Amino acid sequence: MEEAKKKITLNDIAEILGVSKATVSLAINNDSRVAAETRRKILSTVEELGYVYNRGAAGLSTGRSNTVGLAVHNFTNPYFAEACAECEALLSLNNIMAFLCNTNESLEHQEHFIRTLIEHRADGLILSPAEKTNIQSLQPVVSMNLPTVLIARNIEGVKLDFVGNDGVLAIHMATTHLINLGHKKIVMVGGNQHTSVSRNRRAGFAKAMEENGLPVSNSVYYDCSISPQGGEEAINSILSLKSPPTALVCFSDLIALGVLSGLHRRDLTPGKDMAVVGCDDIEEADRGYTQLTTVRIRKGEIGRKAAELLIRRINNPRAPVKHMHLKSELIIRESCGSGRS
Amino acid sequence: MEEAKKKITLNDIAEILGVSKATVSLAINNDSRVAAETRRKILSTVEELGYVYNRGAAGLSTGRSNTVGLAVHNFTNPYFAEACAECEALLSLNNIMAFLCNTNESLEHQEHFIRTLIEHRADGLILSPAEKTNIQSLQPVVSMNLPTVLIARNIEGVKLDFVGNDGVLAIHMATTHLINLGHKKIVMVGGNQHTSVSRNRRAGFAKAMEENGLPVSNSVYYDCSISPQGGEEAINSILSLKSPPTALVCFSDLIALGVLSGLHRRDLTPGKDMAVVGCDDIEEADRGYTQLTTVRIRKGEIGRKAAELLIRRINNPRAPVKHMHLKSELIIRESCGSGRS
DNA sequence: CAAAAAAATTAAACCGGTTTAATTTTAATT
DNA sequence: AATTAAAATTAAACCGGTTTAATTTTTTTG
Repeated sequence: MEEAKKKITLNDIAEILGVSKATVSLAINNDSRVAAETRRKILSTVEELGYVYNRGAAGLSTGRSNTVGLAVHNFTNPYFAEACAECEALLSLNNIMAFLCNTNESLEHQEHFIRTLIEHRADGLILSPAEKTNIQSLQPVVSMNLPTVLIARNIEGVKLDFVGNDGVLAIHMATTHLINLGHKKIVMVGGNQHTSVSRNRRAGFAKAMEENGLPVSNSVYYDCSISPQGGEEAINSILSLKSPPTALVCFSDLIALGVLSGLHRRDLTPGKDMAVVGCDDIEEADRGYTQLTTVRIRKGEIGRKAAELLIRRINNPRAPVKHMHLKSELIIRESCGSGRS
Repeated sequence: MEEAKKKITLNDIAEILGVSKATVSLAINNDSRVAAETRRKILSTVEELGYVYNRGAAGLSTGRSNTVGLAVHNFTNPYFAEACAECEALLSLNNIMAFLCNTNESLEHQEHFIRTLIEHRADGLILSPAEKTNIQSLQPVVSMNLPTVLIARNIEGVKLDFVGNDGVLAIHMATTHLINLGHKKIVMVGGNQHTSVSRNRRAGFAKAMEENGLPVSNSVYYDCSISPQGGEEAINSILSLKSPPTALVCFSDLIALGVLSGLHRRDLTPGKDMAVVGCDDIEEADRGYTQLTTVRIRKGEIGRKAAELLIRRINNPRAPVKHMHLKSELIIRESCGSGRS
């Protein structure tokens, strides 16, 4: 039989020691007002009786829950898994717990999460918004003034902190690399106009092309889902074109790896039969059999910076809005044929 | 200037409508005791004033927070990313929010998380324990009677629900497959004696070997870290052995893929120069260039079942302890040479 | 129509902390 | 020793809900 041990509260401690509830509370919070000896007695009783602080109760008065939301559109993507991991680590250091949500690009799921988050009185939110996210759907956040930092994908028209990658620069570097290698017929695979990342990365592509006098039209973009499957489908279609390109810049590594996979299945060699460059530099890009030339995005740094920004905003809700676009670096491997192999 | 909109509470609603706080509370909770007309008025006022339910306050009385912890030893591993995703999805359907923790195999981090979780009065915990987890370190969980389900790795000597894979069976299948292909000199790469998964998978290996009269000794195990890096290091060492094995069964796909990567760098072909079998069937195993023969573990199912088990236990703390070991299936691709290629 | 039963509402205590302003105790100063 | 200042403690209100038992209102019944 389990002894139904009664939960110990501040009151119990106070009564046992013959002091007031207030003193116990202060002692537990390490307030300098309580005498050293008193504090010692209290803490030792706390220890002895196995008292457990009730954060929910405390939050009722303080207005702080020490929790935040962490919602990403897809954390099965290694990019976000890593960002989340680092983010959580930093939050944890600051004694903040993170409510997780994998929105899976579902606006309903995302909205439901945000609603519940607010009911829980979370102190803030870190959000990599689902594709269809609009100002309207973020209305609860802004109207409740919930400290929020967007990551990876920015939403225009709403004054929220943001930390992500400089997508224009990233794909500009990637594309320029291909152009410098002599490629003239280049297609960008994946990405659309639905997220800021997509728009930026496309812009970087167009910029590099235009700078080099290469034509940019609709036919130079091939949209597909952000996944290896998407990449495989894309390469299959592209190879069956009448005059296929000689090089591909992929919206992300996940897509690029799918492309590599598709090439392999047709016994084509990346870097020889088709130059491929990715973006993100996820771990898989550096296997012996992939060696994907790509742009390294500091995924962990995005997660950490997001946590920092959020904490800053929680502590100072009227701080000026900050947008961070981290720089990235080109990692040359073998998939463009200019590799170190 | 932001208008400092005052937070609306149950009391406000009550006063405005000239009813009691209790009635409003009941109405909001859809209690059948409140008259239809009254409820209508209340709900419409709630809507109009933008009242937001305060779950923390409610939990103070109900003893339920509708939150649980979700701690995994490494969610950068696609296996766990997927399990977490499915788990979260199911929890969300049940209106439960999940506190995330990536323990990163750190016992301190894990213990800190559990402690804080209890302070937050979470209703339960889903835990894939860090390697060094022992009964002692789970003491807070058992002494607080926190509903808990372990996933992937079981901890012996503690009566907690568990859901994971049948590791013995999985690796037994994998190993038998290699033996059936004629391999006699087989090494198991990765895994140690520190977790139940490791012990089970090793046991499955030993069982298959013994059943076929093949010798099992220490030299038949090569431990390494559970990562592609671990796999690469392992294959490098193994290939420099005086008489290397002809086949490898890897503790996990992550390791197997590292092995494949290492083989590639030496221009060796999996399935021809070395048979390789993995375990987990993560997405990367099925690329054109990997085609890893492996054992498919139902990762998502583990996550879902964990959520189900936890909800069951929360609702009935004295339900009998349940251990689930999901069955897996062998996926034959090309890395053992018997593939469909 | 009065009495009884059912339905709806509510007062008040409670959950477990925080916090402010006032009070009591102790120490310092003249 | 009396006065003042500083340090320590506390009473009580408060945070925003839930819940029980009692009360009030409405409906049903004889």
